[in-house]
Amino acid sequence: MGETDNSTMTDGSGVARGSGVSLWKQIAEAITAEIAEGRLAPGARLPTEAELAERFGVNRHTLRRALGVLTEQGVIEATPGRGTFVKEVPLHYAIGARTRFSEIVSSEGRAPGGRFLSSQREPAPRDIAERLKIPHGTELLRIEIVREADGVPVVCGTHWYVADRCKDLEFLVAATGSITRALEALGLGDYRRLETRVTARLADETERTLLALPAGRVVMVVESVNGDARRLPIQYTRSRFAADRVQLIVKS
Amino acid sequence: MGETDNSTMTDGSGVARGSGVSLWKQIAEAITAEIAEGRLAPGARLPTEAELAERFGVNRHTLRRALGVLTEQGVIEATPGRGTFVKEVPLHYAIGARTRFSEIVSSEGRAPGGRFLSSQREPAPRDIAERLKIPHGTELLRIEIVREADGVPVVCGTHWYVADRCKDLEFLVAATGSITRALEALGLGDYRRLETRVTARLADETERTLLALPAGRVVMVVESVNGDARRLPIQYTRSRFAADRVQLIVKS
DNA sequence: CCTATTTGTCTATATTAATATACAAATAGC
DNA sequence: GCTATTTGTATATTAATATAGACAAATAGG
Repeated sequence: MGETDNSTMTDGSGVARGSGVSLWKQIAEAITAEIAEGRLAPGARLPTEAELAERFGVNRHTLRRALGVLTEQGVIEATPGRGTFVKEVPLHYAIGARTRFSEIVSSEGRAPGGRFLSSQREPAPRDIAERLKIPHGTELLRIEIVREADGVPVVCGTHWYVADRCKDLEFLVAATGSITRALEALGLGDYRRLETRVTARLADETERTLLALPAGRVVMVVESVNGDARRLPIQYTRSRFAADRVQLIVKS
Repeated sequence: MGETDNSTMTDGSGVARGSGVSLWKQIAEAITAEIAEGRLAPGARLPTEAELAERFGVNRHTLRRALGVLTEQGVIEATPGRGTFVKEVPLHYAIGARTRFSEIVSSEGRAPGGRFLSSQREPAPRDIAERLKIPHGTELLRIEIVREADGVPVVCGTHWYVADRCKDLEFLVAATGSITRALEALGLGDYRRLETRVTARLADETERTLLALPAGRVVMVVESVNGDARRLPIQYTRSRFAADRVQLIVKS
């Protein structure tokens, strides 16, 4: 009785003090709502922290805590000197019989890219030989690769090719700059995915470097077997997708 | 990064610490939910504060703040030595041509009651005479009354009767204990409401005493004119309803 | 290279939320 | 009337929120 009830007062900035909900939480929810409503588009730059703090009528530290929550959630991303940006929506990566990275990225209106890290020949280890239905120890061509969308690394992977089923692949890949086109040159244009397995775990040191991930982020590990038109296994892939940049879609 | 995320942890008691929502608010909402779901019926007694504090895993003061919010909202009511109780749902008081307090209370499954405070004769003041369509100064019988539902005072009111239209009313009321029955004895059984006016304000000292209201509570002031079967005004009433115990319903 | 802008980090302080004890006051039951 | 129970109130302490100011570090733009 007689207490001032300010539980629903918002002083025009949308945040209510003494409401039982902390300011940083209210601000984080407000910004999330703006993004959800489309008033802040993916890739858009947020006002500076100083501006936002003034708009919400709080101290910059309080505002930063709100941004910290959103950063943890992977909703926004900040870089010193540049500003804070709404993260691009995750890539929708549909897994089907004909799954081509560059096609998927293009169809989402983003620029596919990537780089080759290494290629070498090695005998097939037990588990991979099993998947490729070849004898243990058969010579494989191993390629390490990172792929990007709009310059953002999305997935790093290791590809093992059955060497005598695709001769000179490494040179063709280097020449064409594309696995798809290299395989086309070998008459394996319509290779198809035969099997896919998905799991997920914390990114390790190497993956964090390749994918430019902060510590504690998750990768989805996708193993796939690809074959030629006659369903003869040609390639085994173990890819690690940055989980907060990709959504795998499996239609069934 | 690397921070312990306990934002959704609830340690089994339903309250999350460090979630950005204060414990008292979470507890208040939890109890409100229990009442809404019917797991705590109107009139039911809550566990003691000590028990609730233990159940939610908080200090008694924290719990009391939650109960304080609910008390402010008029959802619960506490009395020292007895306990804390879910408030009875407000009486739904339908205002129509045939409005009888006892009938309304009974139909809500509650026990009607009340007591007479005083009765005296006095000349009609200007405003009341106008409403009753009688000459200024006509003799009126004035009755002060308090009515209850399940022993809880709901309304206090002053009734003015046109004295020569209902002789010996005060004796009949005292004899029968009911205005309705007294009027029936006078052949005015089917008196009807002719007009109703509603306003509201803070309860004054007298009303707080009569209705057992804490300071700061609101009363609805209902003025009505009742007449006999031929719509001849018999009675003018000025009632003050405890706003948090009654909901007036006007169908139209 | 230099400068302005912007995010990142640090330290200090005030305010609010939550805890810990203790005891008063009202009620119910004997 | 006495006692146990339960709500009400007071004081002190600790933890979490929020504010204030200062400065480092990265970026962009000339």
